[in-house]
Amino acid sequence: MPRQSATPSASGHAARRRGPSMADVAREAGVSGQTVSRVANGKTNVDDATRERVLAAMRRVGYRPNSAARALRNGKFRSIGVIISALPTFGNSRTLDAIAAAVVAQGFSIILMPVTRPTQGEVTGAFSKLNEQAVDGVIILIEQHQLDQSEIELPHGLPVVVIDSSARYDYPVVDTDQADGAARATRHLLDLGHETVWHIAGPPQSYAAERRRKSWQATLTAAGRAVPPVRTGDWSPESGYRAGLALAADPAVTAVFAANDQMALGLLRALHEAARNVPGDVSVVGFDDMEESAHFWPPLTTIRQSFEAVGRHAVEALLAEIETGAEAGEPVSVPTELVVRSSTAPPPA
Amino acid sequence: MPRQSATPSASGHAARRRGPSMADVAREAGVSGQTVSRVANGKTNVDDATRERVLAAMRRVGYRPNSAARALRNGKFRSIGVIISALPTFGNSRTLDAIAAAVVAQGFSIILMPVTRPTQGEVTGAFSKLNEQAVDGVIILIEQHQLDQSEIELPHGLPVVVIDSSARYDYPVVDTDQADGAARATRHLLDLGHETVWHIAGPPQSYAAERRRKSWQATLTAAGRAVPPVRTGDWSPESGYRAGLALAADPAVTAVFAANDQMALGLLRALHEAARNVPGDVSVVGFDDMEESAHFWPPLTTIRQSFEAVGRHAVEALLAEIETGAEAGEPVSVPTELVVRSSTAPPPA
DNA sequence: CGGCGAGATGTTTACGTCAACATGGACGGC
DNA sequence: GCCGTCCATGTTGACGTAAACATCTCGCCG
Repeated sequence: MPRQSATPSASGHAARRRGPSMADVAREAGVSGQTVSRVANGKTNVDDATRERVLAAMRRVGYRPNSAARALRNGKFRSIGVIISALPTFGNSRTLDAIAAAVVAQGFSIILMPVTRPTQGEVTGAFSKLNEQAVDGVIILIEQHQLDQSEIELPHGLPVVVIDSSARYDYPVVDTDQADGAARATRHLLDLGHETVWHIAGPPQSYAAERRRKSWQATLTAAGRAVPPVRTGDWSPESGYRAGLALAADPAVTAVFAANDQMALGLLRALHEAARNVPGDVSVVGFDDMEESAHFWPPLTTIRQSFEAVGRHAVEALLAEIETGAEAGEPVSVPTELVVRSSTAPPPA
Repeated sequence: MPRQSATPSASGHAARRRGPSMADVAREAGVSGQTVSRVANGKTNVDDATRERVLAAMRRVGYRPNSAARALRNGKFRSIGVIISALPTFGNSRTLDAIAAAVVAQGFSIILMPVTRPTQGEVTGAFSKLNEQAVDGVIILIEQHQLDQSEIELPHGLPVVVIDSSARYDYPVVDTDQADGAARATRHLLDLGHETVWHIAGPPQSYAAERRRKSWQATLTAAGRAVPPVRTGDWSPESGYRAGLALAADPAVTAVFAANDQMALGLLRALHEAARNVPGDVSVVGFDDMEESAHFWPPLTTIRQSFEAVGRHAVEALLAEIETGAEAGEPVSVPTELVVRSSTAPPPA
């Protein structure tokens, strides 16, 4: 009646013995498997003495519940998937961290699905690897979209929340309030007395970049100021540097709002190389507030966004959707904050 | 004979209907479940016509294999766990990305286990959540160790790879060649003619930081130079700045090796504030080569490490261990590269 | 032209867990 | 003292898959 050869070597070279199961614990404790199950799940209707005996047996044989069997049994996995592109990016890694923390705090685990390029094909591929498969819900964290009119299309039936500003999904959406942040940045510069504000935008495929650009433009227009031509970067310091070279050569430029801190860094370098003083000649505002920004030269005035809050809200929304099955509603918008450091000042007299 | 009520609403409010199973496909295609299984697993001994019929049926009913059932059946999960602390950190997020890419390329998926603090308790907790549970192996990516003599102790029986330099584990280990990198940095400065090199070290709980510090010291000693007192930071730009304040005030300091780029950034700021010219008065070398470093002011000379290679090797080693069951041997050491930019020059005359 | 092997397909069963139902003893009310 | 109840515990079966074994149909060779 041995369920399996007791000698591990009998079955071949690489066969790892399976861990002890409830049946093993049950035998050890002299109870039925069901009682072990009850103890493992903290049910109340078990005699204290029995519970103790079972717990001791578990410890003795080194029992760990088998999550696959559990998932099969209950049809739930207690885990959520995250589809992410550009993971090492400052914002994404921060957000992912927040998501992960929130998820494990709820006793769920998280399955990571990186995609190299955010195309329809890659994303749906990643999604279907997750779908109905190993996951109770998924969070999509993709910075840039390949957004022809055919928006990324996902099979329904699995709870999804998207971290993005676009309301074009029929999924719940969570994001930083991009427009609010860009407006703060622009107004700050205007308030200092600058005639107008130049802009280094992020890539147009990014909703976040577009939101910031539009809000910068709207703020300028609302204040009755001229809207200078936009320089477009790709978030990288390098692209900020290249845009900065042109800006630095133009004496009319006294204030620049860069769509993220990295591009602001590149801009700062270009300004230094052109011997344009910051903030004496040119004021610079970034967006993100990376840890480094406080130590740029000069320390960067920027818009702080709370990736932590974004991640937390996304998990909250997803878990609620999983719980209730309700495709919950209102997009969540996380506010930003202006942090003033040394890269902004009134324009030169 | 209905296996389940056909009306989804019958069983309650939030009950998500389970996806179609092999049995459903089998019925649809008019074959046995086993044949569906064979098709799903790409076995060859299926008639072409039958295979087509089954594939069509799968498409029609929207079949997706159930990974829980598979895992239960085969005792394998085709997924690996990553225990990680300080995920948003530059190096860690890069490494994680590389790991994730390598893992999915092998058709595995990855389960993320963040720990907030790298204590024995937290790590073993994370480990046991993973252990025998949902994962075929685990990669441990923890920057700082709480290293009293009781090294972090893991139950055996699950393949593990540690990303770290310390050989004190009885697990395979992969890491950047810290010593080599620090030696390159130090020698570069010496070669430029500096009398000696000062050092801003990372936190002593970090093996990487210790390795770099020791190697810096050894290089100096080997060259017969004085070893200046070490300043200790915690990797953050802020700590680099604070250490830099002291260094900037000391006219004897002409060359500094900072244990990472972020601290180098803080140092740069302190030097600017003290009006010490870089590289005219003081040369600075960092470690990591973050994307930003090329755009610091001045652009930073630094040691590039390949997080990508580290991640790839770690996955390789782990997968091999899973395959063969062999607790594979040799630690892997990934070489570094000196990248010279504008923050280093010969000492002032 | 009978038999034999190869390849396609079907049937049974076990993986570990837990809901649902079954059992059996203790206790209280009348 | 009889019966109804409640509680601890046991038994059965199903979740979806795939290995092992069984069967059935050919085609080919002697």
